[in-house]
Amino acid sequence: MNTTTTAKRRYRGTGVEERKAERRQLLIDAATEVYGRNGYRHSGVKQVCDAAGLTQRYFYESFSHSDELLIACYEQAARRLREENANAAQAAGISPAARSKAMLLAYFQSLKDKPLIARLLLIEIRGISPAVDCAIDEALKATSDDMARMFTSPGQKTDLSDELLLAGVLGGVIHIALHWMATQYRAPVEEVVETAFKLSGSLLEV
Amino acid sequence: MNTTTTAKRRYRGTGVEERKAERRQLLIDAATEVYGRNGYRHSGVKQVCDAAGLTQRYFYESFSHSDELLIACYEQAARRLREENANAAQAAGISPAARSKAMLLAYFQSLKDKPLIARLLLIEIRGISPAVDCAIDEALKATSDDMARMFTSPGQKTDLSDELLLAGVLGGVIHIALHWMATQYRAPVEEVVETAFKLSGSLLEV
DNA sequence: GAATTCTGACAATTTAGATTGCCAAATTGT
DNA sequence: ACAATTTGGCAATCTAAATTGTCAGAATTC
Repeated sequence: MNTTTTAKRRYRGTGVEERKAERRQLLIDAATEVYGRNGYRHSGVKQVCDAAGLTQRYFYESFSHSDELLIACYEQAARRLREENANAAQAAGISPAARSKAMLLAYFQSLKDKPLIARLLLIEIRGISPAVDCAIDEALKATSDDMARMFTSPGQKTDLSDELLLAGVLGGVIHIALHWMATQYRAPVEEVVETAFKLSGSLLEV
Repeated sequence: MNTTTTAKRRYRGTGVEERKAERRQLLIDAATEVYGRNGYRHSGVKQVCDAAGLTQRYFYESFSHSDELLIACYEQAARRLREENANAAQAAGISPAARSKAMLLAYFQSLKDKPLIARLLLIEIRGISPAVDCAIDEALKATSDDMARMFTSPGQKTDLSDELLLAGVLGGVIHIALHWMATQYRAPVEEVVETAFKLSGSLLEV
C-alpha cells in the first residue's frame, strides 16, 4: 500500500537513495585506495568490493563498468586537489609569483602526503578507455586554466591563451612530480617547488 | 653429416637463427603498427600475428609474454627517434640554441610523420607492468641526458645535473607533443618548436 | 508477529584471451 | 624419390575475470 508510487521505507535511519549513495561513495573511496596501491589494471571488482566491505552485487548497483568507477575516483581526486590548490593560491595574495608558488607548494605537498592518490592521478591511468582519457583531458584542461589564472595579474591584459605553452608547463610540473615520486620524495618539497617555479618562468616573462 | 654439432639446414636461403630473427623483427614491426593503432591493451597476440603474417606459434618462439614484445617495440622506436634527433642536432653546429632547436624540430617532425609510433611512445604505455615502466624510465633518462648534452656548450662547466629540472623540461616537451597530437597536429611545426624552445629556456639561463 | 524489503554470501554463467598441442602440407638435403 | 624438418593453421585447453542469479536470514514496517 504505497502512498503514491515509490515505497520509501527507511533502513538504518536513511532512505533508499541515501543508502545507495553511501555505498557508491564507499566504493569510490575503497577503489581510490586499491587502485593507488595496485594500479587499476591489476585490481579487480572483487578486490575493490572486499576493501569497501561490500559484495559485488553492490558494485553493479552503482556502476555498469569498472571504467565508470575509475572515472569517479579520478574525478573526485582531481577535484579535491584543484580545490586545495585554489584555496592555497587565494590565501597567498594577488602577486602572480606568490600565488603560483603557493599553488605549486600545495600541489607537491598533497602529492607527498597522499602518495596513493598521486599514483592514481599521475600514473597507470592513460589509455584505459576513451571515456577515461576524456576525463583526464578535462581535468588537465581545468588545471591548465587554473594555472593561467594564477599567473596573470588581476588587471592584466596579457592573454595567457597560448594553450600549447600552458600544456607544456603543466606537463613539466607533472613530470617533476613523477620524477620526485620515483625517487621516493627524496628532495625537500621547497626545492621541488623552486624547480617547478623556474620551469614556469616562461609563462611569467610574457 | 654435421660439420660439428648443430644441424644447420637452410631454408629459403637462410639459417635457423637468421629466420628466427627475421620472424622476431616481423613481429616487432607489425606490433608497433597494431599497438599504435589500437593501443596495447586493446590488441591481442592473435591480432599482432595476423598483421605479421605469422601464426601464434611464432609469437611464443620469440617472446614469452606480450609484455616482452611491447618492450621490444618501445625500445626500437625510442632508440630510432633518439638517433634521428642526435643526428639532426649534430648537423646544426655547436651553438646550444641552434642544436636544441634542431633537435626539437626533428623530434616534433618525426612525431607528426609517424603518428602511430607517436602514440606508442607517448600514450597507452605506462602502467602495463613494472618491466615496461622500467624500459620507459630508461628511455626517458637517456633522452634527458641527450638534452643535457645539447644544451651545454662543448667547453662549458655548468653541470646540467639538475635532474629534476631536466625531467620537467622533458615532460613539458612531451606534453606539448601530446596536446599537439590531440589537436590533430593543427599548429604548424615551427610554432610547436618555438613553444618548446621557450619552455626549455629555463635550462639555458643557468 | 506477519509481511515485506534489504542485505550479504556465494554459486553459476559468460566472456575473452593466452597458451599449448597436434597434424597435414610444403620445403629441403641426399 | 624419400626421409627429415619446417611451416602454417587451427583446435583444445587453461585462466582469470566480469557479470548475473539465487537464496537464506536480518531489519523494518504496520
